[in-house]
Amino acid sequence: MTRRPVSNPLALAVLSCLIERPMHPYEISTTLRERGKEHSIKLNYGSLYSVVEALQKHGLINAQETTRAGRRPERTVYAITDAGQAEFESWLAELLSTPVREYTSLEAGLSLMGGLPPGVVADLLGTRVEKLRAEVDTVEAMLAGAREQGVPDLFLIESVFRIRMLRAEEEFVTQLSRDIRSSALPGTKAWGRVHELIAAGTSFEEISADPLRYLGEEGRALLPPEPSS
Amino acid sequence: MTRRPVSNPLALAVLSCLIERPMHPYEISTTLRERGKEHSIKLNYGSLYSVVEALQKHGLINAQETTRAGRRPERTVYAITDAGQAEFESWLAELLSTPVREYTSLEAGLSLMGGLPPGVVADLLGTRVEKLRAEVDTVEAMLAGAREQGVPDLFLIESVFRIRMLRAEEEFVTQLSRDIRSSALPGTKAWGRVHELIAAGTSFEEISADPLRYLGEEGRALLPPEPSS
DNA sequence: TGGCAAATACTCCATCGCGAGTAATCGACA
DNA sequence: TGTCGATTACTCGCGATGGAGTATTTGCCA
Repeated sequence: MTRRPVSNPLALAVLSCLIERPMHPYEISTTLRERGKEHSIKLNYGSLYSVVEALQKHGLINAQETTRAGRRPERTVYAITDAGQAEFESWLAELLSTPVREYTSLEAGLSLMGGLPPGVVADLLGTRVEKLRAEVDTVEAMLAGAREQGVPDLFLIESVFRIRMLRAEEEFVTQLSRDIRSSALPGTKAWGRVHELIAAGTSFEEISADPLRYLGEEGRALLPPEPSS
Repeated sequence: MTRRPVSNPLALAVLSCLIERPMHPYEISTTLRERGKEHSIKLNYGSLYSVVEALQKHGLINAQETTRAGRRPERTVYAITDAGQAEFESWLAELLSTPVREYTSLEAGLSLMGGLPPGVVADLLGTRVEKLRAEVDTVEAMLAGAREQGVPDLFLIESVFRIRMLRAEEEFVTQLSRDIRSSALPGTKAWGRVHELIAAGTSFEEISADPLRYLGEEGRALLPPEPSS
């Protein structure tokens, strides 16, 4: 089980709205959008309505009234319960205090990058750097706009954080791309040679059967790990 | 649609194994574990088998033979197809070249931190810093161990990246915690006052109905956004 | 040689997440 | 007065996800 009765962070955002006052789901969604929360918490209708239902099932919110204007679909207004308030506080505290392991797509890519030739990888990483810069610019523009409107940093802190992390990634990727191109990254020479051999028709299985022959000393890393003495 | 015929990054790892030689699913899982890929790509059996099935359905891999030793469950050996090889290369290229927006739990927490009083948040962030440091130490120990075994950085790069990102987060959180405690973060004063009022029994709805009265000039940020001239 | 833990090799299924689809209403312009 | 796009307010269903469960075999130690 996933620790929290409702695990989607959107549920936390829902609770945060209902702490202010009772609302119906659609109003919650527009409120979150207005405040820019959807940039830090994924929001889509499918999840919203199922999350609201789950919150109700667990007694964290209560349906108050269902009204209808004309023959539109009815709007059910929900209010937070004491249990919901407690869940909000303890969940938020956990989010802030406890890092969770998140698997990013770049980590996945890096861990398998040996599957493409070094020159190609260096180029791809170069492209990534450009896109990261563009993204930073976008977020910074947003941030500047909001500050100009008088929004205090308290409500913008997640964007400040986002920019910091994008910058850190950009620096790392820039450096890595350089290190691959210059072969400063240990292992790059053998990596390049493997791909040359493959391009020339040698199969991967042949190379890994006798890496020392094909790659010299650098090929030793492909051998089964030495038994620790 | 999710762009790729099979969207789970585990599928990419599966393809990377089958490029080396045909394997059965369980062997894929042990291979990935041995190489430490499970630290950068989430691996569990449920996903593994459904991903393998999906890859086969889309013609990216082929079942070769199903053997059985004794009366154990049968092992189906899969081989990669040309389409699978192509998918591997194009997917990996995309992962490396194109940042995707990933919603982290800290971003969610930061965007809602106003829901807890500033002092509490500063403490929680302090706790987080300690845990981040412990995590960095763990990953660094792993890294040092692997390097000693002669594994070149090429195969460890995702851990180097991970450490960099953890460090960047640690720096940000350290600074933020300090800025909250010192009220250097714009908005902190009003934030604290709101929570004092709530603790004293004032409802949130009263405060947001007339923020200027309760919070002075700083309360202006709670008013509906001024119409842009 | 008896027994027990670890490794092998999956299977099952309840829950979740997602985005496309729907259907009514409102505003505004011509 | 007609209509066309935007907004309001949800519904539906399929596929992914994850982790507990199962059943066999092997290794090992007493």
